[in-house]
Amino acid sequence: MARPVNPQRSAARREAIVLAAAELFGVNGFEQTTTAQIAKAAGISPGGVFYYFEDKRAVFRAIFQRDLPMSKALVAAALDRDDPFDAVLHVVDQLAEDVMNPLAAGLLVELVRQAGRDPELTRVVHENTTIITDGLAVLLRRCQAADLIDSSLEPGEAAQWIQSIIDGAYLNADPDRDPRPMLRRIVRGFLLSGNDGDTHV
Amino acid sequence: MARPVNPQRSAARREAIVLAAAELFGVNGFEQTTTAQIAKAAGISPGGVFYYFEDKRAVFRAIFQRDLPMSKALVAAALDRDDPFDAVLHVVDQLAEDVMNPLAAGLLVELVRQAGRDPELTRVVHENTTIITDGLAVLLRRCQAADLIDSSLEPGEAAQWIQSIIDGAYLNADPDRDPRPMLRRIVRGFLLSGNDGDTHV
DNA sequence: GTCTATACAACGATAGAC
DNA sequence: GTCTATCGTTGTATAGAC
Repeated sequence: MARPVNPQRSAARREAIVLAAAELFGVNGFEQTTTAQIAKAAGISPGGVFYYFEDKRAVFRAIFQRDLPMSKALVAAALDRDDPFDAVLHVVDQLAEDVMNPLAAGLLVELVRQAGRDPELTRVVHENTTIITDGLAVLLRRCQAADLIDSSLEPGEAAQWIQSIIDGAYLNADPDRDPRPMLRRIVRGFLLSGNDGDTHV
Repeated sequence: MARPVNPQRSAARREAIVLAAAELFGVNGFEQTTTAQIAKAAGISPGGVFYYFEDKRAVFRAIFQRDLPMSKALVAAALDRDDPFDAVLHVVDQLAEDVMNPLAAGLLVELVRQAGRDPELTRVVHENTTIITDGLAVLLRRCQAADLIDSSLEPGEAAQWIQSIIDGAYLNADPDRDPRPMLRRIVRGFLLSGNDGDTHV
């Protein structure tokens, strides 16, 4: 990639494109969003997107590359907490933070769809998921060591399921209802309940 | 709609189109699938789809209209069971039956995406969801009456969350791993765990 | 009634202007 | 280095053939 003469302005334009694209992709979907729409929303001319990005899919990927640092910070902060069980629920809360934002829900669906098709994107998604899964798994192991949750759960697997539960919440999002209390409850029930079932009430 | 001269053949063709389309939509997505591809897979000529369906979206809707009777049967059978708690877990099992089928997972994602865009389709989805939700809610009320699950759960809401959890499983499907044992476990934990202990943040 | 050849529109991407 | 006018391709849907 050749370095632009005016890096600041260039970076700002890129950012504008990514933000405009995120909104359009989230609302209308990837295929239904045209590069011309993105360009217009970003205040540049129809073909201008292709100066800043290799192609349309690269714009889409850029959206999700943006929140990779956020995932890392989220996990790092959680690992610093004293109570690992609290930390897990805190991560759940944070991951579900955007459920009520319809844009985020739309983007998640779009992400799942496109991830199966674009290997580059798959890599980005996988990296992000791994950060969260690994972080959660560490926390779950700590919980088990402190005898706070069911010891028969395989931490890595349980971590994936927690993410899966949150994904479900994104899919069935209702903008008017905060899903986090119920999500905490479900995750708590999941982690506490033994595998044999009816011991807990 | 004019009735075809040869209803049987006509119905068979329609069915062939729907089946071919389901596969293509599930694998490649709605927009990435062309009507020509569908026609070819169904063994008719490029424009032929439009004789049997009003437009491309009508083909997509037809896929999901097909399994409306199945939902009804599923719920009816569950309501006939003696133990309502077993019945709930049985419904969960049935709903998750296709998680390991990649086609079904692809179609679910596609469905969520398109449902927000096509009002007709929204209606179909809503009808299907309502059947399940209402059925589950009845079962949950029975469970509460028999003191089998936490009485503080609002049945309708809990039913929606159960479906949400299953949707999450579809999203994160792994073709090599049967998700049902873990799903049962999560749902059981959810229904049994009390609402207290919510002191966590 | 059934199906096909084709019109028309729209999109992503580029060649080259500034 | 930055951006715009434009092109080739492709896809839906239809007008009309059989």
